[in-house]
Amino acid sequence: MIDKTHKLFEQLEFHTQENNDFLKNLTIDNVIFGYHNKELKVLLVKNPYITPWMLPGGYIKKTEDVETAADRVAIQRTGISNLYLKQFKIFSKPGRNKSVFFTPESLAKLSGVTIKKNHWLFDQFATVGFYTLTEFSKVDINKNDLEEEVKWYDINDLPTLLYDHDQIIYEAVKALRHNIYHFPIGYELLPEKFTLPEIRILYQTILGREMDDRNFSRKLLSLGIIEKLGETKSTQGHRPPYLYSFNKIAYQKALDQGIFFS
Amino acid sequence: MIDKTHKLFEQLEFHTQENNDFLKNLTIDNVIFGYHNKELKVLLVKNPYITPWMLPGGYIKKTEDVETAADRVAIQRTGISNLYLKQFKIFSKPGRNKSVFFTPESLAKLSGVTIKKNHWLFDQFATVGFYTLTEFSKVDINKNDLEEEVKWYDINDLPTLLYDHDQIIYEAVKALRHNIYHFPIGYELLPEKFTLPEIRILYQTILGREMDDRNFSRKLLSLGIIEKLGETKSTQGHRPPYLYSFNKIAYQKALDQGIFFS
DNA sequence: CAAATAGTGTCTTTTAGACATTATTAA
DNA sequence: TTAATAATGTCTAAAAGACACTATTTG
Repeated sequence: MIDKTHKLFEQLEFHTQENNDFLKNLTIDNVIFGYHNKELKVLLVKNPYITPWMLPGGYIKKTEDVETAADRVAIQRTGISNLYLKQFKIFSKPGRNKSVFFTPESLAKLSGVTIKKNHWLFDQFATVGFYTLTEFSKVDINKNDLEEEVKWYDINDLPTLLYDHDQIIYEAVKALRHNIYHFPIGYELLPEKFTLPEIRILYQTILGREMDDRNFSRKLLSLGIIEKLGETKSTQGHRPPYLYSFNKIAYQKALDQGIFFS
Repeated sequence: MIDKTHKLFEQLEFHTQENNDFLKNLTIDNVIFGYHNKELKVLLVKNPYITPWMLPGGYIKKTEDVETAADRVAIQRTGISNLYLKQFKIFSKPGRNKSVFFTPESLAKLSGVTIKKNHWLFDQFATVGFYTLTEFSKVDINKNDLEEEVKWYDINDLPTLLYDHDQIIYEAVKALRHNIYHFPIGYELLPEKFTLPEIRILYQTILGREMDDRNFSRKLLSLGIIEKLGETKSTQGHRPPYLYSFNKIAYQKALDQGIFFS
């Protein structure tokens, strides 16, 4: 049985009371992408009492909009604030949130709290899918106030997931890959100063294909979104690469107006 | 007082019973664009008992997804089936659906039905915004099983609207204008056979700017999405234009993969 | 000097953009 | 023949795409 000092217990008690502060039938889920070591990863959480891994997500207060809820949930589960959030799709297939791992019976058994069979927690839910990009190293995966396990998974090597979360991640990757052709990327995924090979490998990783180094840098420089700094990055045993940074103004303009990146 | 034979009465009776068939706190709204006479119009509905004009929209059954609901509502309100539907944004600002025109009191007064003050109909609702494109002439605006007034409004000359529907239309236009640069358009908005000036004026109308006739046709032809037919369209007093049709395969491919249209 | 990786320039092809004259029909 | 509008081709500029050699550092 669940440890009554665990945050899940607190949460359950909270939600299973007749609570009217949250929207019924609608949640948000965040696909938090982190880039690290030439791999695109996604942040998953696992409650010790619910077997499958899940996307960080949650309920929406009636006093907040979905963006605020997504931000709140992201901070709550990951400790990161001010994430760039992109709403990409709503998932609403009937029965999408049915799971043997989240039923009145299973929760009652774990928590000792009696839960009505037709409680709104177990009703049909649509969920608003958001994705977000962050630098891997910014996330302290131990700062998690729900006492859940938190882990980065490579997008090509995901564990079994709750509900339709595999589908949500698939669509998030699709949306991300589509958007990279129309908007600049990297601001949230690279350190302040980065090298040309670093940003090129980021693009290659997200798109899953090789890009010509000369044409790539020419394009970014001609758009004005990156700028060469005087400095180089010290490396071992080979020519040191120059450091670059984003030109905030050009970057923001490209975000607003859109670009065409082949 | 409301005429009890009016469909609204029936609807009210239906929804004000404790009905558990619909998602709480979530609706859909359709921005139905119709192209006609070099103008981009949007279909609005008005219930004789609720003053402001509204977008066609509605509740979502727990047994359907939002796309199905949007399609169902579109058919119900306009008589058109098989509309191309594009989900573009969710609107969820707290208080967005507060209006003096839709309260327990106003409805009770109209209908004679007593409605609980905290009935879910008057609770906070998020709404999924869809837009759709259709040929003006396909819509029989009299085929409306809710006995509402239905009217096409020019997007630059909208009446006062219920809730945040002006905002929803604004965002739909923005999404449509963005998408026209990345996906082909016209299949739903033009007759099967159309002329080059017709499709060019369609683009110009949506984008709100002039386009060079020679460069425009060169681009569409080189993408392969339109094809010249042998025939011409008879006109009055000037050279008759050739007729073209869409190449379905190339059009679908362009929809799937995206294009870049400057 | 070898190994490792970064930096950079040029040519070709494709696409975009600007621009004006001729063609066809009906009245 | 005039009025109305459609059709069409060419030149130039910009961008994309392909491609290979030189530079710098450490061990």
